[in-house]
Amino acid sequence: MDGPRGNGRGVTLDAVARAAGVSRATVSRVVNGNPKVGEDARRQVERAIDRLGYIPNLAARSLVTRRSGSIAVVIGEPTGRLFDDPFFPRLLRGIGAALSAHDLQLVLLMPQSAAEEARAERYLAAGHADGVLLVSLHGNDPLPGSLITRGIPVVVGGRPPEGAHASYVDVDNVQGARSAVEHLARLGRRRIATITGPVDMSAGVDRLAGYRDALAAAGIATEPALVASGDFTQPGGSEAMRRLLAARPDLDAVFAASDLMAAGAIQVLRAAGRRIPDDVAVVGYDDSPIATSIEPPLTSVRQPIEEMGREMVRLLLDRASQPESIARKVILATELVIRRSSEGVATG
Amino acid sequence: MDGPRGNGRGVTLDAVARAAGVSRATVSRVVNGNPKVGEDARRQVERAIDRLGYIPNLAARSLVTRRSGSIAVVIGEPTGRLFDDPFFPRLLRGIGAALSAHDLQLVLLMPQSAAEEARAERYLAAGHADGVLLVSLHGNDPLPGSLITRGIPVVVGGRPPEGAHASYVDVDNVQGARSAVEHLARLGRRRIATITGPVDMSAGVDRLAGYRDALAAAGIATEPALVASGDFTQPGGSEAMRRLLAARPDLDAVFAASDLMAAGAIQVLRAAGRRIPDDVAVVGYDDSPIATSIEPPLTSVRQPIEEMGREMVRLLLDRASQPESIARKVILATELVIRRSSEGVATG
DNA sequence: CATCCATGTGAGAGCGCTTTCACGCCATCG
DNA sequence: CGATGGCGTGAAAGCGCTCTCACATGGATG
Repeated sequence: MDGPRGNGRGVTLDAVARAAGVSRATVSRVVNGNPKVGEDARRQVERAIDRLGYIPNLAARSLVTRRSGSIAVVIGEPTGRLFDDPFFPRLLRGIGAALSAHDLQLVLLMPQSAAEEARAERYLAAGHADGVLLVSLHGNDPLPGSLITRGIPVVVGGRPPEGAHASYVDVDNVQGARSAVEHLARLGRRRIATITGPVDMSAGVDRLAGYRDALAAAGIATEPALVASGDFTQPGGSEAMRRLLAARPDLDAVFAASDLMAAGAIQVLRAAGRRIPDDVAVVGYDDSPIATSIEPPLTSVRQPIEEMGREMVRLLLDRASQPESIARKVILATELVIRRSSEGVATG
Repeated sequence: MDGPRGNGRGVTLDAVARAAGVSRATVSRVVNGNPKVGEDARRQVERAIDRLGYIPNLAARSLVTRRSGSIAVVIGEPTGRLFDDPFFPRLLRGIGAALSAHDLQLVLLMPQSAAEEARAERYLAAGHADGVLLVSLHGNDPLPGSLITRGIPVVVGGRPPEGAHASYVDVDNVQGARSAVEHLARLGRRRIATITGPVDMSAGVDRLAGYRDALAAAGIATEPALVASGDFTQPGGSEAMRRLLAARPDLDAVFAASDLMAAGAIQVLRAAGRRIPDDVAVVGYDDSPIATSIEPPLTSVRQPIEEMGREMVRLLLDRASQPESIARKVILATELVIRRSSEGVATG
């Protein structure tokens, strides 16, 4: 019982063919699961493959099939957020799992300068990946458009720049924010403030829209003094909270567009002597590990990040069976996870 | 429908050669920076390349050079620590930057089952990557050994399993833990507990060793009741803290081998009515974003993660110029970041 | 003036694989 | 009994590139 030994180095299709007493063509058919191979031949070949420890040379295959067997994931300029919470690893895990199921490799590109971005584009333009997954684009990134023009399959994670006619997968930020604020309203809170994300990111804009929707639905007037903008970071959240408290000391709830900002807000609220949730209820966004690490544990909007990765892959691969000019989009729902920061204690 | 297959497609070395009025060999030399090309020819070729937008076909090149131009990063452990803090993105960023400087691609493998692991090993064994970076191995992972035996360059992040004669880059976990515990001892704490990581991971083992070193150096006897094992996760930290409190209600400090576990421990300490740092000082490890999000902000050991990634690449590529049988190691120093969870308030 | 070398260039042989295409075989049919 | 056609198989033509040779210069050397 040697088992499959050897490194595949030196063991070629030809060697297998000789060992099995058949032609290269037949071995190739067996390896690729072509059904038109006789019982006997197939068995012989399989045995030879096992014995020799044959592993196909992907470069050679790629050369003739014109497919690389790999999908590129491009992480645009790494904004703080992307590297400060587990969004990125989770997304990669979702993507990785889905690709793995299709026997595709994941090539990761993280261009961190204009030069590197140009290099990445050349790489992709050359067709070195069978498809591209784009994450975290900055506003007017030309990459998706340029790749699509070249006929390379592209799926964007998050809403793509205006005008880029690309398929994408996004989380329903409006609905997520709405559910958070509706929850606060249901608790009887009336002076509900929000700390928004950057207004040049779709996630920031959409979450603010959801906040407004929910207030409108609850018959509560929106009020500029209850809206402060942040930048998704913790210091930003603290800063915004200070402004809110100064403007409306009587606020009774805060919806922060990220957990980090919620954490910053809570520190400020505490320092100002507010009890949470008794005086002020707080809800965050992302359901990151921080949500359960802080005191009190934070109610937050959970996003199906891994599923987002999987959907991106599905969309990309489905393209094969779709008229390719049609851009498709998938919007994933969120889930509100209720914890102590907004529990019970109706104020009425 | 017609599928404009790829892009630089159709533009081959041969096309460039014809356009420039030279042979394929000359074009190849120009592309690869071979100095033995005349001024004229070089200029002609460069112009033709520009005009036609030629991009080399990597598969074809790979087929003959027997190098893939890519480095694989294998992330063993899919769960817990690695995906719950930004360790992983930061490491990837360091690795990515270093590879990019060498014109190498990053192929990411995240096997999440035995089957996927086998697939990954086959992939690597087939020589589809020019080198392998292994991260987050568990104690008895056979992968490094198996790859080394096959002659594939390997560098491990973190200490490799015993017996695996592999080069590696590690953060000085012993020193990091020691500095944390020395700090606690200097505060006058005497009943210093620790919550360890998994004992089958070198980071877990080494941090425990550092804890013991520091106690010994401070002339404090170690005590089994003050050691509880965790799994790097927050619930694990809470659980361990409960056991510690049950065994030694009078402990006055805790060193947790991860920030997440420290966060879990703090919740339990609080629930048990302990003030931090007055009654119990707490120190974590990783200096993750959580450290500044929790109350009180957590003293923690900061690791140079991106540098670790860069060093791993350097070691891997250096191998070319080194006798390959010599395994090398690089140990990076840590830094203790002191925050309120262990400040002032000397007790002893 | 023959000989040498250095230097730039081209012809051509593959790298390992997939994929026509043609062929031989046998069962089936007119 | 020859024609028909399905089926498994092999021969061979590349995919685009690198790299070893051999060759053609033209100056320097004996």
